[in-house]
Amino acid sequence: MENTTKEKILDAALVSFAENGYKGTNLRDLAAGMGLSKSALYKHYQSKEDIRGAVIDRMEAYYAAHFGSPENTPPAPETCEGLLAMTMRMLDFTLHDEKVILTRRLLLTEQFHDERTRRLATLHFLTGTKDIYEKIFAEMMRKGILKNGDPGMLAFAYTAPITALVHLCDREPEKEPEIVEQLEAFIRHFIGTYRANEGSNEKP
Amino acid sequence: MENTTKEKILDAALVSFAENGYKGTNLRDLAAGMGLSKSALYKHYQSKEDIRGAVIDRMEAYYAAHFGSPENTPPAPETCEGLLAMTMRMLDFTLHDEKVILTRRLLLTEQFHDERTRRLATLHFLTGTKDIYEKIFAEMMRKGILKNGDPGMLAFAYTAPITALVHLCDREPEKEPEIVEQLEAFIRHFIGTYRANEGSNEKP
DNA sequence: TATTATAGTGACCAAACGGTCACTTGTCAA
DNA sequence: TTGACAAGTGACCGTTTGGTCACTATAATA
Repeated sequence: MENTTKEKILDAALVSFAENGYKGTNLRDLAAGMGLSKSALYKHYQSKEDIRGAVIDRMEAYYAAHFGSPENTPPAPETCEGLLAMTMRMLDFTLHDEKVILTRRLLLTEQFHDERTRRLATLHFLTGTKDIYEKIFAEMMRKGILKNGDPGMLAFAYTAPITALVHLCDREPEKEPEIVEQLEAFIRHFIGTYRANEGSNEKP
Repeated sequence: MENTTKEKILDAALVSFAENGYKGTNLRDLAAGMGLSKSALYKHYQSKEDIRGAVIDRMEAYYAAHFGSPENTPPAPETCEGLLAMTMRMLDFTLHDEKVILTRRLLLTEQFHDERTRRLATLHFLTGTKDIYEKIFAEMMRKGILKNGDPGMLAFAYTAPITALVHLCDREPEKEPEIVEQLEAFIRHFIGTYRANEGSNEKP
């Protein structure tokens, strides 16, 4: 995107809202942190609430652009090992991209403040990820890679523990190495449980 | 516990911290809400920070008393249907006890503020529940009710999705009926996946 | 009864905060 | 050159906030 002052303010606001909370964010420090005076903020936004709204707008737009549309669903892996690799690749991004980390933190800590944040939190932490893997699992079942079953239930059973460990990593980043091991162990366990039997490669 | 003023202050503080956040909590309103003046608070606690500390103290003590000790682990059910019943009973409490709900909310929204809250959050949302079910599952495996396997991994795969739905219920309480259905459906799916085969009732 | 400790009050303080406003600077078009 | 406009500044304002203090009331103790 453009690197306008208006956009830079949102960047700084995301950081501050995530780290200090909305109430704990001080407009003077926020502006000073980017070499501006507090009054300058009011040339671009009408109020502190207005800034919060714009931050949420951008989060919504970002999510819609990257995960919201069906064509953004990654192609289903051809093997269970491919599923492991793909998930670990997505996790590597999710666990280290600063903007994504801050977004999660903001959604977690401010989810009870307004309706839009609440909805976004559910999307990020539950339904969004689940829907993506539901499509993938449905495809993998069709291809005979996974046992047949309810792909939605499977996706939920897969993504919820992963999301829990992502949250743990946000909370205790110093334990990342062990957590990543746990993530991989869980995925292997999952694959071991739901992988299709070798003898049933026929398709109807 | 005793119903002293000192204790009542903690009750009110838990509510306010959970609903408005620590920063968003106003000592005047907090005191007025219980028919006191703000100065009275300072007869019992030295500062706002001190009140937060006492609230966390009490949460730690409560958790330790109710879930922390091994003898508090509920007895392992004799059947898979018993597991479902037991879990739904615990969930019924967890989803409706006001103090527990507020505690979760406080831990969620304030988990990045201090180390103790962080640790308590991990305990509440991840390791604590997992450890309880790990023991239960180990026992159920020994009794031949569940397939043999890693009880820790199983407990994680069981509790993480349940916790995710509990969080969803906190966030969107109006959807409780559907969420409880989802909870039950997940548990049934879990049982269907890990229940021991009928033919292998022998014990070593 | 006199004393002392505890719980509570209301006025007060200094700091911090969101927000406003008159003013300056720089840029581009007429 | 001038005029208009957008971007930015610093002083200022009213309000809110955590915290303090002198004072009162009550009840138990000596």
